Amino acid sequence: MTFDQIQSFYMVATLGTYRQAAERLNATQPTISARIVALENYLRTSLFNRSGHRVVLTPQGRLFLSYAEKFLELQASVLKMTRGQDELTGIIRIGASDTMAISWLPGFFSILRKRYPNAVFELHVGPSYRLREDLISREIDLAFMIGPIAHADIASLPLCVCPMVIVAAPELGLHGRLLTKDDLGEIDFFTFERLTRPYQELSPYLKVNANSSIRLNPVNSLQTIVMLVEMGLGAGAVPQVVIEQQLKNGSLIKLDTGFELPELKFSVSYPMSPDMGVAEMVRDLSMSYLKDMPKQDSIKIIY
Amino acid sequence: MTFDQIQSFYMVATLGTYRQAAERLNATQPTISARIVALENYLRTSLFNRSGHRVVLTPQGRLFLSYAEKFLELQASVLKMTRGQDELTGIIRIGASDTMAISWLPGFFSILRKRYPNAVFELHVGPSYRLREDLISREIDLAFMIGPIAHADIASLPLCVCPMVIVAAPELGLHGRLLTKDDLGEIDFFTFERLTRPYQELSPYLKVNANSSIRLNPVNSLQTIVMLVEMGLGAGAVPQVVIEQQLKNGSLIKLDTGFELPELKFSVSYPMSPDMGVAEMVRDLSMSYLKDMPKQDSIKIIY
DNA sequence: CAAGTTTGATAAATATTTTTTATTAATTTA
DNA sequence: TAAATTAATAAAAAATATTTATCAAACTTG
Repeated sequence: MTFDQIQSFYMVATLGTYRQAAERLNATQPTISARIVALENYLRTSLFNRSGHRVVLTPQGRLFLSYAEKFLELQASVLKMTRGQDELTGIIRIGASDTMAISWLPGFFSILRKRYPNAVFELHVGPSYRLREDLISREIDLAFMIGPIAHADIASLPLCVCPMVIVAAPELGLHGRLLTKDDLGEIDFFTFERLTRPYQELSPYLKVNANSSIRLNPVNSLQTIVMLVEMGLGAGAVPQVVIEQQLKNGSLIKLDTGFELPELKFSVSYPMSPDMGVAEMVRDLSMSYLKDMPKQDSIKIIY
Repeated sequence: MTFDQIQSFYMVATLGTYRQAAERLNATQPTISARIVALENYLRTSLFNRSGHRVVLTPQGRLFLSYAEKFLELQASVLKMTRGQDELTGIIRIGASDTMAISWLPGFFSILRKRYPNAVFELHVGPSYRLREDLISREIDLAFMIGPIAHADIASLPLCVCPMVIVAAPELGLHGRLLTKDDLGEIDFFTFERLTRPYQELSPYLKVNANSSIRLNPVNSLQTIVMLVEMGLGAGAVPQVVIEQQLKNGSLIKLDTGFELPELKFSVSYPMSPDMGVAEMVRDLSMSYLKDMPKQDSIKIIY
């Protein structure tokens, strides 16, 4: 079975004669004839009744016509997708850390889709150490993650810096005063999972600046951390940008611990490969998107 | 664009190399190479990144893969519709674990041959970990094995559960009483080979529940295990279903160890491919065969 | 109703394309 | 660094498709 055969069959079925179909397809009548015969042999069934002066579809022919239409539609849409003049086509797999995914990524995503309507964007959310592996093994094309990362053929560009804050539900009554080391020892802390850079930076930091008996509970979902803290189960060390809403409506309040947590530095990273600069195109759009965002404390853009 | 090209692309994308795809499609490597080039020219985009030693899909390639699957599915369903309704022809390669091969498979096999007289069925018996590899490399079409297995394009459906028993020849005089830990330490045990799931599940289980000095001898043939145990060389930990006969005629007797071994869970697994549903046809017949079997303790059917 | 017209089928020659064989270059593995 | 494995390539061979020329059958029409 070939697409020529399917197309010829379709034309004969719609135009009614072999000759017309031949003309339409820039072929001769015997060519069409041969194609239909070949198709019938392949399907082991006859598609037209040629006993009369003009061709009439058989029941099997009518059934196959619906398939033929599907084949040709599929073929047309393949061409549209892959040959589309637009610069970016195909499936682009974008990785993002939790923080990025929760904060500015949704807005960027809609811009991205508008800008490159012929591409499909697949989102991979995960911790930065996993995104790094996925970049190296080429399982994603680009990642917005904590960085920059050092690797032979991974390019990294700094994007933005997000300050961390320590927050709690107002019910706990921990706000409005400078917390003592003993205060801190009483509280449960929730933050990123153990393998992540925030955990590894924060853990010694908290232990130095607070009581040594501090309880730091790693949770591998930022969404979950925010929920746990909102429910009053303890304090959370999270990037301010993901809890702007909660700070505004008062369901979470910043605590004054007397020290500052190190900021999270985000980058856009991608494998350096000689393909058409897919990653570069997404990167550039993300950088201009970030630049155009209203200035705010919780995300500082790096130029 | 031709169906040969689409199929070749699909095979390269799933198998990972041109050579393997060529083998699978009974063609030479340059043929596959030419087809892919032709397809890329037609689509005006590159589908694979061949800069390295192995081929990797480009974003466009990933997108086209989803179209290729649709094309092949459509083609398969056209053939199903116009050609023989549910006929199975050619050589179908069926994998089976030892336990399956010894117990219900022979009965099923005769049903299968009667139902599809125009097909040839090739039986591949082996441990489940090897069947898994063979499914992934498409060296078998379907397997009855311990599972379900987790893999991107392998489908797994639970089939049945088989309890394990510990048996010995009556001559050893170990039956009819609760064995002590010291008793168990005296006995040689025979069971599946080291790499298999039964061995890995059983080994710590026996060590916990019995004397730590237990001697567990792995043998890679279930048939052989049964023979060794029948000859009185030790006890065997085997699925009950394979020794029903021996239990009935008294050549083997269950031992009372005071604990139960974990059951073996069997599945039917097959590569999800857009072909004519060969695997699905065999799967469905096997499931209905198992359902119609007389109820027994040694095989519990999962619906 | 017979002549003219149109239809699709067929055979042989021709043109095109696909596949194979043999070889190469590049990359990975031991 | 040697051996093995990968895909690309060129030229020859094989297979396939198309055209030209012709035919028989079936409609049209005067």
